[in-house]
Amino acid sequence: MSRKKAPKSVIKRLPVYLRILDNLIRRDVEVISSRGLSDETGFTAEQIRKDLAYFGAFGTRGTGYNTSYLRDKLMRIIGLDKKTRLVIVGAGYLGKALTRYNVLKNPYVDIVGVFDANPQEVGSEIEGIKIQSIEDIPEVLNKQNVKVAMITVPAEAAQKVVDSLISLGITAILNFAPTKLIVPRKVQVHNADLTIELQSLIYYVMEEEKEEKESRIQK
Amino acid sequence: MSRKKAPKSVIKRLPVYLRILDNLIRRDVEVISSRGLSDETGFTAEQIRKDLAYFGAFGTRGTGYNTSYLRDKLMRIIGLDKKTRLVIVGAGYLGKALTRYNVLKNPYVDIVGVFDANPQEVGSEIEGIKIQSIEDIPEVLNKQNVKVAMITVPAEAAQKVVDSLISLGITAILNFAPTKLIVPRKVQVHNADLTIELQSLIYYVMEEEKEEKESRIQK
DNA sequence: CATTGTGAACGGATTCACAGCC
DNA sequence: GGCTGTGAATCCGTTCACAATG
Repeated sequence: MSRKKAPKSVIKRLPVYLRILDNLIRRDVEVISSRGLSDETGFTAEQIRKDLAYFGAFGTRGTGYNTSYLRDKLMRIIGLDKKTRLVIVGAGYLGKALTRYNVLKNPYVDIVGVFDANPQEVGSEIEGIKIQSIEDIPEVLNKQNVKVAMITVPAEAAQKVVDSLISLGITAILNFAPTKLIVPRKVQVHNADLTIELQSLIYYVMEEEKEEKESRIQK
Repeated sequence: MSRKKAPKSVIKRLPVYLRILDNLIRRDVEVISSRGLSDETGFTAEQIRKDLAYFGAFGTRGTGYNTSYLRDKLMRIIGLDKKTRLVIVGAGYLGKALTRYNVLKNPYVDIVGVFDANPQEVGSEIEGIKIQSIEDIPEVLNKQNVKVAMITVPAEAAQKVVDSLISLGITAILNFAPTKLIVPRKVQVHNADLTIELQSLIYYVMEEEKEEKESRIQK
């Protein structure tokens, strides 16, 4: 029963399964096969079965997976059965977008603070949450046990902000600043670098155009 | 000389190299070794050499890589030597963040339109670009050849928007809506799903806490 | 002689194929 | 009979180790 630790690639797919299950449950679908999940996600059915098998045997042979049951299991596995407290540092458009999205659509997180260095922003509200000064971070983090932070400050400011957050007990960072953060081993950093996504997309567009041009020459 | 097609993982690293090179050039560093790039990026030196080798031999043995030369090569490889025209559909906070960032920091793209369905947003300006109605998309795309779109509309609206964009000639999509898009084979979709990033980060936080708890029990 | 470029070895993730079970 | 769960085979990307070279 005790299984090998699931690789990163598997963990990245779990939230996808969860979202599909949410949709299915909303549409009153009670059972789904791995093939059905394959159609919805684009991953192969075998892969889906393997992924789930890292954590247990959740299906019924001959039938498939009970959507509510599997959703419940996945919530526990990912750690969404309890609310995660987090702070957002940087209240530009991106910080505001993340605040708004999570308040409205993501009941599994609890935003305990949104911070910005710009005094003009401080005091204004976003979805009922007051933007506070960066200088107030220590006070807020000392009062509450918070492990997770989202960083949406400019690249130049990111490292300094992160050093301070880590000294205040943050151990997991979702970094939107386009820079490499230097952190102690025990701190998790996930980079969500939108420039990289865009540039790699552009690569494939250019490649396609090149191929088209070549095939035109051949004719 | 004709090499194997570079895998996706390699393409995702190219923009990282590019950013490091930009920084080095700004600091007047003229030569960097694969080891040096390794320190800056966190990837291994061998991997960096292998990655670059997919596209040619850009270094000098015994010395390293000339930063300007390599930057130039990478720009060409990724396709950033010409400006890429793109549209942004959805002018919520996220759409505005992307517009702003790309206008100010990304000289390789040319935003030819920002669109929103909300009449209250239409007409307002963001970094000098006027937000237009979604209904004006066909007119804009018929006038200019645009291949790339960023989608920052709500999940429910995304598929409809994308169908329309594809019929107007869009072939590459950076999708921020948390939903799977169904598109013809030839259309590239890159998903930049921020919920997935956050949830997989939460997984690792929970796992760490579990481990901590277990080790405490052992004592 | 430091550093690149690359074939060979390795390891991790995906796919295959089928046994196990409802 | 249909679908899950999983060992075995395969594929693909990373690391190793070293020959090539400025």
